Amino acid sequence: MVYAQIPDIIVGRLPRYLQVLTWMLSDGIQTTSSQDLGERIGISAAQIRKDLSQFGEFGKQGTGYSIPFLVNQIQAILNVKQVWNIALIGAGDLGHAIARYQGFANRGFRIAMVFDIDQNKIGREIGEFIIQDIAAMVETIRSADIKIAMITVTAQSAQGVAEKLVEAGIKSILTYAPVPLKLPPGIFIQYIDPIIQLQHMTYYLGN
Amino acid sequence: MVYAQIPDIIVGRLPRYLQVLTWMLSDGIQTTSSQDLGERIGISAAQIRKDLSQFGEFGKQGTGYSIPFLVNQIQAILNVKQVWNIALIGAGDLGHAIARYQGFANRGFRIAMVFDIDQNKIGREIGEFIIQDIAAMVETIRSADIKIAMITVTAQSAQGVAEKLVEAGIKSILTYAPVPLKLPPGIFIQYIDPIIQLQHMTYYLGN
DNA sequence: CATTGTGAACGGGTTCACAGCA
DNA sequence: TGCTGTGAACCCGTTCACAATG
Repeated sequence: MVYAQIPDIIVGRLPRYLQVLTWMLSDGIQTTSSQDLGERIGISAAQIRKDLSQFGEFGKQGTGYSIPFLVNQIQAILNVKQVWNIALIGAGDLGHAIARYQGFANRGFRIAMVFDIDQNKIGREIGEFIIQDIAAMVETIRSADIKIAMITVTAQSAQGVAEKLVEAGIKSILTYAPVPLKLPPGIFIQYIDPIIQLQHMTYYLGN
Repeated sequence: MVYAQIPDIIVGRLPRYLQVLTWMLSDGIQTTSSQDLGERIGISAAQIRKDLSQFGEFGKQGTGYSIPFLVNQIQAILNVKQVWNIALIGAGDLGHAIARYQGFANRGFRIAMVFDIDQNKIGREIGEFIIQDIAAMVETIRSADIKIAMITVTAQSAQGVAEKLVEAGIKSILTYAPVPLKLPPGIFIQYIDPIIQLQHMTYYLGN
């Protein structure tokens, strides 16, 4: 099967599949069908079959998909059989919550270091980490060969921090700051802003 | 102009426009063009013009769009000229961070109450709130006539909590629990799971 | 017999290109 | 002249429908 060029929209659905499949597995379910999976996720059975068939023939006619097998395949496709180290920038309330979150481990990630600019925070502990001075960030991240960063600093600081991260060799950034980042091509950026999602819903709530 | 049926995909982009426009305004920028806005957000100028033209003629040929005017229009469309009260369920680390977050106010939202099931937390303060017993949640939310909830409980509890929220009259749910919620039609659900976005990016990071 | 994998048909979102206007 | 608003063209993602198969 030729690995062609997979549309990004399909890649974006794979983590969702993985999430649900893992959840099913923890419920003791070993097998599923495109129909069943589709209902759980809220998309059509045809779409699931088409998506998965981009990467190989993972199912069996008449019986469906083996969940452990499928989980394995998707983990491999998404490169999360390994554990990725993440640098977390910003040790405010949100940074604290992320640093202490226990859900990264079995999904392919690990917070490896935490930085902040506030002298009162530097040196303090947060979860199992010691907050490091952002002044040393570029060098520290580069020598640890970390490729992924999460940003929880203020909107004002985000762009500056992001530029330093690129300098440090970071390739993927997940930012919680509600501002668009302008970075060189080749850097992947994802945004999390709960208010954007709330406003999407209030449109339908009428007035 | 007929309000027809606006495609959901367009509605979903409006909050992003609003976010960026507000940011520009705070930078003192008063005017923009579809070109300029597009570059900042990372989508085409044509798309921005098409999107905005769904709701009226907001621009002026030759000069572009007035940002204060556009912000006003989009806020009205998204129903965020008013302030929506939100019930927050789950007073863990993430719940704390959200309860104390100062960024909701000027974007149309306000955390109004916080619930948890843990007897050790109930009665304690978190930001300006007192954590309430989840046992009283349905009645409290209903009598306060709250329509929006944010869930930061564990994956195991999320479905049960969500069902009680529906019972309480909640119409929109933003959940941080990494499990799909199965709820009656008419309830809007949005998911936030940073790991899904991280896994989307690791696909492109190769191995 | 249930369910996959997939070419073909479909539909809708995006881009194009340009008339219209400040 | 510069930039919007918009019909038409295009393209791409989704759905359909069915042959293939354990």
